[in-house]
Amino acid sequence: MEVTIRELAARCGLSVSTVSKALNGYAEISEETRSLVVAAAKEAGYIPNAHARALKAKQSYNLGVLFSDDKHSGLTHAFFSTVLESFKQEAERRGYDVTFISHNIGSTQMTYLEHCRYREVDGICIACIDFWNPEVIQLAGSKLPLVTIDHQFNGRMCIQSDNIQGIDMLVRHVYGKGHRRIAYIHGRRSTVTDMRLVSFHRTAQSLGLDIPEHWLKECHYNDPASVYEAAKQLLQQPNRPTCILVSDDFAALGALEAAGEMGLKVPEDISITGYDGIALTQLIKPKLTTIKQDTVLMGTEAARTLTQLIESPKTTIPETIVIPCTLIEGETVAAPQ
Amino acid sequence: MEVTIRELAARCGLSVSTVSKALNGYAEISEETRSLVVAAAKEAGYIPNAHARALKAKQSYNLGVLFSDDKHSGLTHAFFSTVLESFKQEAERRGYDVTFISHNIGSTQMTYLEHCRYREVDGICIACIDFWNPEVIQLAGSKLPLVTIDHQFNGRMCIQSDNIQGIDMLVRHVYGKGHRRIAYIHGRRSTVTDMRLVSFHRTAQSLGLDIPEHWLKECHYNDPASVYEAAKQLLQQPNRPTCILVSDDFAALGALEAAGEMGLKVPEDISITGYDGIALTQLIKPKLTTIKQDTVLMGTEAARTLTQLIESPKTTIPETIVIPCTLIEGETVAAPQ
DNA sequence: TCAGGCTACGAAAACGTTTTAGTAAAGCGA
DNA sequence: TCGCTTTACTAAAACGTTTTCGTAGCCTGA
Repeated sequence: MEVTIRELAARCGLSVSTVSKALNGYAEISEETRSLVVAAAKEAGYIPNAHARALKAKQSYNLGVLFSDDKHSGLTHAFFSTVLESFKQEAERRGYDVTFISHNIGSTQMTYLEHCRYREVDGICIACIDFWNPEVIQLAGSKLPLVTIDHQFNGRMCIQSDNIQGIDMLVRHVYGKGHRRIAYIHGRRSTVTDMRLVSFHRTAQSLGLDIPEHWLKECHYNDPASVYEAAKQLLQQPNRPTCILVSDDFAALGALEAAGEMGLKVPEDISITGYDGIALTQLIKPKLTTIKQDTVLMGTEAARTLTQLIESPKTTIPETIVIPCTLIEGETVAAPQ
Repeated sequence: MEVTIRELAARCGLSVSTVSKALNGYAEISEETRSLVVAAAKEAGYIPNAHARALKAKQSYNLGVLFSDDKHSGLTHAFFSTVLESFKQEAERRGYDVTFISHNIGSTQMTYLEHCRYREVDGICIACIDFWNPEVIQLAGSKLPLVTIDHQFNGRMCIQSDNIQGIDMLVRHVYGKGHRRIAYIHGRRSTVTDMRLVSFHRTAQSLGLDIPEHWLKECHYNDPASVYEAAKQLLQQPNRPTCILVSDDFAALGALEAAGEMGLKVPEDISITGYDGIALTQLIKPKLTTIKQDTVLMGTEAARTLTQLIESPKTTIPETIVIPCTLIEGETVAAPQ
C-alpha cells in the first residue's frame, strides 16, 4: 500500500541510499538526480516512515509535554493551555510533533522518564505540575533535554515569568491608588509562590507598609472555593484590609463572590486583584485588575530553547529566561474610602 | 546506554524471541521463564522501544487529534479543550498516546493524511475544524480509523452532542417562562449550526411561535464581537424580541455587553441564553442560562469508539453516538415584562 | 516400541530507514 | 601517459523489535 523508499529507488533506477540522500539534502547528490527523485517521490506519494527513521537516526522529532496540576484540570487549565498552545505552534514550526507524557499507558505503569524513553522523545517540557514529585525529579536528573515552566531545577533550563516584577507592579499600583492596608492570598508553597511572596514583602517594606501576618493567607491555585473562605475571614475582621491581592485570576472569583455576599461592592468598598491575566478577567463585570503573564511568549520560548538544546547541546543557553509581564488595569481597584 | 532486548536475552541466557514472547504474554512461554524474564527486565531497567515495535508490528499505539478552529484558538478553546482532555485521559487508560496532527512540520508541508501516515497513527479524532477543508475530506476518505466530533462523514463514526434536544429544551424553557418573541443568533453554516437551526424552527412551530426572518442572525462562533453587533441590531428594533438565544456561551458575552450598553438589564429587560455550558457561564454575573454539553462523555466516547475501531475493525459500531445535554438554569432568563 | 502430539524454546527474516565505507568514472596537472 | 583527486553513486550493515517457522525433548496411548 504505502510506498517505501525501496520501491521509490526501484522506480528511479537508483539505489536506496542515493534516494535517501537525495531526499535528505546530502551534498554528494547531483542536482539532476535530486530533482528526479523529488519528482518521483511526489508522484508516487512517498511519505517516509517516522518510526524507521527514528529507530535508525536516534531522533524522533517528537517533544514530550508533561502537564498536570493537583486539580487535574489538565488542558482545561486556562493559564497553561495557552502556554501549551503556543509551545505546540512553535514546536511545529521547528519540525517537531508534540506528545503528552503520562505514567500509565494502558495497564503498564511507567514512570514519566520511562515513558519518554519508550517514545524516544527528543526533549520534554514540564509545566504546571508538582515539581517535588519523585518522578519529576527523576526526569530532571536524567540526560534528557528539558525545559521547565516556572520552576528552576539545578542546571536545567527554565522559562520564568517575572513574578518579582509582577507583584511589585501590582503592589505599587494599588499603593498608588491610595491603599495601605493590603492583604495577600497566595498559593501553596512552590517556586512561583515563593517568588511572589518575597516580592510582596520586599515591595511592602520598601513602601513602608506594615502588613500583619494574618493578612497573608495560603490557598489553592485554581480553586475559587478556598479563596472564598480566606476572603471571608479577611473581610470579617473589624479592622479589615482595603485591598486583597489574589495570586490567581480564576481563584480570585472566590474573593469577588465573598465580597458580594457580604454586601461589599467592588471596587467601592473593597479592591481586589488577580494574577495571570487569563481571558476570563476581561469578560466579567467588573473587569479584574490583574497581572498579565505573557503566556504566548512563554510557550514560544520554551519550544525555542528546547529545540535549540536538542539540536546543539553545546551552545550554552542561559539557565533562566525571564519573561516580563504587564499590568492590566481593570475595574476592581479604586481609592479606599 | 539503554538496554535492549538483545542484552536482556543475553543476561537471561535466553534467545531474543523467547524474551520478547515472555514480555508480551505469549502462552507458549513457561511461567518459570516468564517470571525470570520479567524480573531481569525490571532489574536491568529495560524499556522497549516504541519505534522498533511500531516498525515491525505496524501499530504505533498513537492516536492523532486534529483540532483547530477558524480563530486558531486551538487548545485555548474552552469547549474543545475539555473534550480533548477527557479524550486524552481515556486514550491513555486504553494504552494509547496522543499526538497532535498538523500540516506543517518544519519546512516540509504535509497534508493531514500525510502527517498521519508519517507518524503511523493508528487512528484519528477530528474536532472543531472546518469539515469542508479538502485535506479533512481527504482524511475522511482514507482507510484510517477515524472518529469525528459533531460532524457526520458518510460511513464514519461520529460523536454528536444532541443539538436537536438541546435547542428544543432551551426554546421550551424560555417559552415556559413566558417568552413568545424569541430571536436566535446562530453560528456559521456547519453540521452543528444546521441541526440547531432545524430544531429551533421545529420547536418554534410546534409551539405555534411565529419568528420573523430577521430575528435569525448569523455570527461567528467563539466571537463575542460579531454577536455584539447582531444583538445591537436586534435590540434597536422598535418591536424587539424579549429573548435572545445565542448559539455559543463565549460569544453570548457580546450580547450581554450590547444589552448593558443600551441600558437594558438582564434578565429584567431582556433575556439571553448561551449554548455549550463552559465553566465561564457560571462564573459571571448574572450566571448564564445555557445548555451544557457533556464534554467529558464526548471525549471519553470518542476515545473508546476509536480504539475499539482500531482493535476490532469488524465489530459494527453505530455510526453516530448521540450524547445528551442538560439545561443549566442561570440568571439570564426571566418572564418578559 | 513407536507414531503422534504437545510443550517450550530458538534461528532468522523482516519492518523502512540512515549512514559508513567503498568504488567506478571522470577530471586534472605534469 | 600516469597517478591522484573529486564526483556521484552503491552495497550492506545497523537500529530494536515481532513473528513465522522449525525443532528438540518429552509425554501418551496402543
